[in-house]
Amino acid sequence: MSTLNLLRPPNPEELRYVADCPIRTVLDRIGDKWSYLLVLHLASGPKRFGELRRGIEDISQRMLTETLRSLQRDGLVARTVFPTTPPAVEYRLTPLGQSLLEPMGGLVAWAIGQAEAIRAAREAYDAEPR
Amino acid sequence: MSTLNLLRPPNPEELRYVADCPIRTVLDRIGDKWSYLLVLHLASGPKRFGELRRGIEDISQRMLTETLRSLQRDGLVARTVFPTTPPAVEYRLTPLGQSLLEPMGGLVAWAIGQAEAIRAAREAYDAEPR
DNA sequence: CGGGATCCCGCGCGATACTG
DNA sequence: CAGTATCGCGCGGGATCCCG
Repeated sequence: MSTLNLLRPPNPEELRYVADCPIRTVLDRIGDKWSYLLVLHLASGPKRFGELRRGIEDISQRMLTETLRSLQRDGLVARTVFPTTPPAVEYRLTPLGQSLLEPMGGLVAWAIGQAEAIRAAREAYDAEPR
Repeated sequence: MSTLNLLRPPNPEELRYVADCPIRTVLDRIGDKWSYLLVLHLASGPKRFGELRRGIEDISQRMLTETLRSLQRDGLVARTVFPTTPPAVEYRLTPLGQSLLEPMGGLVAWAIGQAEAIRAAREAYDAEPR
């Protein structure tokens, strides 16, 4: 079983898989390259497409729209179109999306706290003769 | 910038990246296909190679050794060889590895609690005409 | 038993060009 | 401004065979 394509409904086998494994669900959701970064950028308030594009710098336009779509599909992000000319589109975290910030924060804290330990472990491992 | 290859030291650009972004570090660490599953299996105590292989079922042997290696490199897993014949090798979580279980638990709890909301959001999204 | 070495395929993702 | 469409590649990872 591979990770899931977030842009289409899962087939029966994938369904069992997701039902059986909530961790896989969340990793499929934020374990990809850009989702967590988008969620984090949206944590500080609603943003427009171009703002996100400039704020994240090296994200391609294609991945930005695609990731936003999948977050929207999962109900983590809401998309609002203002029919001005030129059109303005705003993205904001839904309450569900905001609820993800707390457990994510736990991981971030762990990462910050243990970063040096991990770095040291890697250095030691790489220094060993093998 | 792509995600990191966990089996070799990062180049200078990657170093800055990792230093700047602890979340990317942790996602590179457990966001791959098998790491979190291995950590979870090892949470219940030390296991031998074959035990893990059978316990996880559809992991390939190649990915099992490779993932264990990278976890070992990061100091999350300790590998002990018993020079019997045939040799026995035991893997166990280090204290650092165990410390990851708590923040991971937060994400798992979120996933379990919000699974239905996400499922419903996807269904609604897929039902919309577009 | 616990791996290593190779081969190879799919897809995640970047680059580029075009549109309402 | 906020996308869509198409092409192409790198690499994650499965399958298979071999080894001490």
